[in-house]
Amino acid sequence: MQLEQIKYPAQESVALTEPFFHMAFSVDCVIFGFDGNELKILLIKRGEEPFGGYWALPGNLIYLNENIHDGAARVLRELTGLQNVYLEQVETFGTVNRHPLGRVITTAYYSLVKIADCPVFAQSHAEEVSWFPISKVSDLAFDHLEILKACMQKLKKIVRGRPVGFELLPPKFTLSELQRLYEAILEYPMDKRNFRKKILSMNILVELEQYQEGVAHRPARLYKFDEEKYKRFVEEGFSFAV
Amino acid sequence: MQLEQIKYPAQESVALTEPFFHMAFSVDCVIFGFDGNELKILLIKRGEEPFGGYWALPGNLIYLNENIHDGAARVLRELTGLQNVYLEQVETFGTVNRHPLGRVITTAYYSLVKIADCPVFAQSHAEEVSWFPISKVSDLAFDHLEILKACMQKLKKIVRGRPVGFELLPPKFTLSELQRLYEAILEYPMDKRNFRKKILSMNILVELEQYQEGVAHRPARLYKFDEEKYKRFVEEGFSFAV
DNA sequence: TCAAAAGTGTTCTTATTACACCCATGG
DNA sequence: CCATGGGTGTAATAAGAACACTTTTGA
Repeated sequence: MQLEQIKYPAQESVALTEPFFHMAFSVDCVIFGFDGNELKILLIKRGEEPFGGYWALPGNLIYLNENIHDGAARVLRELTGLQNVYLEQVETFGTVNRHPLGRVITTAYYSLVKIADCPVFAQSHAEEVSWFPISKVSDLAFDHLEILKACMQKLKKIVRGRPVGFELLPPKFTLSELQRLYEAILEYPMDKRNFRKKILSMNILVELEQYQEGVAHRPARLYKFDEEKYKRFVEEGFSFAV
Repeated sequence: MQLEQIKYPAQESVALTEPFFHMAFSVDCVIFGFDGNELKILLIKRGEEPFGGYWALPGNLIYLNENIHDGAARVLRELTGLQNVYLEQVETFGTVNRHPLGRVITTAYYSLVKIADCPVFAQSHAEEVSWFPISKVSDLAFDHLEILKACMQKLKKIVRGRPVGFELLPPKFTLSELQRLYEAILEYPMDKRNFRKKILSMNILVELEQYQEGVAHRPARLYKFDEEKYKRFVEEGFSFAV
């Protein structure tokens, strides 16, 4: 193997085997939102080749001198305007031919956001940005459909291990909205009484003295999350320790 | 941004932004074993700079024309002689300065193996290969200690969601050995009766008409795994669906 | 006969499931 | 007055946790 010195930002020089150094690294962001009924996903329409005109996950190559996690946040911001979202790594996809132009390995990140609070706008190589119901997403650029599916599996796992909703619902919501969110994520119906019993027993909800208005049925009581307790729950997960 | 054509194996040509293409990608393997008492980890002593003489996870750069999963299997084989192990991806580590010679992003894989069945021998840039009790591992090359910790967390999660043991124990084992394995992974003691009740209720064990020999106490009955049922359990995990 | 680990059941508590009717509102 | 979704409790079952003594062997 042949060694060579190459110029490298942030470090003086490197002596690494040249043939390894013709690859790129990207991140792709799977941003889930909820509109009160359906689970949605944020996609961009690509304005560049390859896959120009295709819908895709917001993603791009990262810089040599940025951490991949920071890169994910930057790429998401540059393409969609979304910022200050909590991104969590899911999985790295590295089959040889996943990118038609060269060897590009990508790491998927996911996040949950409130659609209403997150105005998005297309920038950079994104020609459009839009929310799509996950049930209607079928064709995506690259291997992005596979990535999306992996992230949905991850989301399903997460929702079983800790409460979800703070990131996806408006500040005040009804228990039925929360239940619809769980049903949208887990893709099966739940019993109303059992769901309420369980979610209330977690002690992460605060009952408000406010009700829905203008609905053609008995108005539902509004709740909010007890932010402190919610966060503790998320951090610790359900404790399985003895 | 400046575009250029670079030579690329397996594809004709690429037009990708040059500054992105000075990085490398590696894999690191976290191989867990069990000796009947302690959880152990397979390490190599590096024979090359950087971190020459340090103990490290078996890891190396991957080739441009190999899938990362295949790369993990190859690297593990080349360094330690271990092959045909089931590798599962855990997490990708991509802070800028994690490798002193340049930008190297790495993906960690883990596996579980029977130490006795897996003769290992140092090759390539591994000067030595050896099993270490996880409790005694403290200094490792690069950020490998962080990677090891992440994989241990993953292993703890896994053991709560599906049975573990087939990959780590000899073909015939006692229930106490199995319990010691669980305790070694989860790092807390378990009640003998409750453990037995639970593991037997999974129906993945076959009671043998054989007993321990030559022990200075009442000899324990031997069990083996019902391979079919075990595999089904692993694949499906614990089903939480309604 | 002693030390060491094997083996074994019951009780209590908690979590999970299944299930049906009345209530408040807008149209 | 009707359609719509809101709101409520109980009983049965299953899972999890706590807990102590007898058995078998080799030394």
